[in-house]
Amino acid sequence: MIQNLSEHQREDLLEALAQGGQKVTPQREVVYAVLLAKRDHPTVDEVFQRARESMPGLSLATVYNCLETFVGCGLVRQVNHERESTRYCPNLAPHAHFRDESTGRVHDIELPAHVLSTLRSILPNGFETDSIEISFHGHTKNSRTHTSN
Amino acid sequence: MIQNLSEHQREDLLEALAQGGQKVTPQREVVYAVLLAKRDHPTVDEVFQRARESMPGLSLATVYNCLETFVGCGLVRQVNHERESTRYCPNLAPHAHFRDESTGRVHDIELPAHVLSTLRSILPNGFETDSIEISFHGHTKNSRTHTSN
DNA sequence: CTGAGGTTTTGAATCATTCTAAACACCCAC
DNA sequence: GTGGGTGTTTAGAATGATTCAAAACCTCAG
Repeated sequence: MIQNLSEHQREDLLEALAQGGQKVTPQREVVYAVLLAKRDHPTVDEVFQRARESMPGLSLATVYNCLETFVGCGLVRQVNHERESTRYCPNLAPHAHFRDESTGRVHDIELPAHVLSTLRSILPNGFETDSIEISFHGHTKNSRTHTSN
Repeated sequence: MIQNLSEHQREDLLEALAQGGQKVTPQREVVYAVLLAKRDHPTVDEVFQRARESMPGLSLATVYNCLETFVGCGLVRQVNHERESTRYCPNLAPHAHFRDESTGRVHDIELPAHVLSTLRSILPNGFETDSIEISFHGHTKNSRTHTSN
């Protein structure tokens, strides 16, 4: 079962939504709480399943709506991998994604500023970037398990 | 109308397919020729349309099959962008993609070796990469138009 | 209380992609 | 050349994620 949002988290949510002239609703709180509870890059459907545990009447379309809204106000980031269902993670520092082919799990990889600027430097003149996405594919050797966000 | 493959190109095709124990077929030739003719990262459907001009009976499923085969033998690369249709480009040097949000066009960005190694260096221990995908989103200032491959 | 506007719900619709089964085509052994 | 066997192509149905449409809901301003 999903915890409620902390004061602080509800603040973030409210503030972010307010910027786009949108409100906090019970559904949005639940969906946001689900994302914060387990940062394992869930698909829409996974979010839906988890959110339903605390709010049984919730509909799938609403989950799509909420997530889209969150993405719109920069609260959450979309992760697309090949042709699979879109996954979501609560936004934090800039990071790349590592997709483990064997487990299907997605790990976040911290992205130091110098790497970002190196990347930007390879763009020819006239190319203006809004965002850069980097994803690694491979597999993890079980050295230590790595936190997935 | 699509040109036939050059000697050299047919060679490449034959060799690549042979490795997977697969044959050159008229359909595969046409699809491959389409990819080489205009390196603008066409979708399956675009490939289908173009290929049909030289081979009217060609079916969409076959285009899917051919492209999948090519990807399987490393002749061609898939480019996924957000949730849009998959696009294809004939494989060459390692490169990143730049997606112009205003035109929807995809440009290839050359990827120097040092950038690749910088990227690999940010992976924690135990992460083994097979491939890295980098995509920029943004827009292009019309300095000079840039070739799209 | 009344209405306007954004939100949620349900179910239908869309779109890319995959699957299935039947028809083909080619090659090898006889 | 004839009959299989194997891999390929075809057409159309099926799937799955996502989006759309319309009705029901809520909430807040007047």
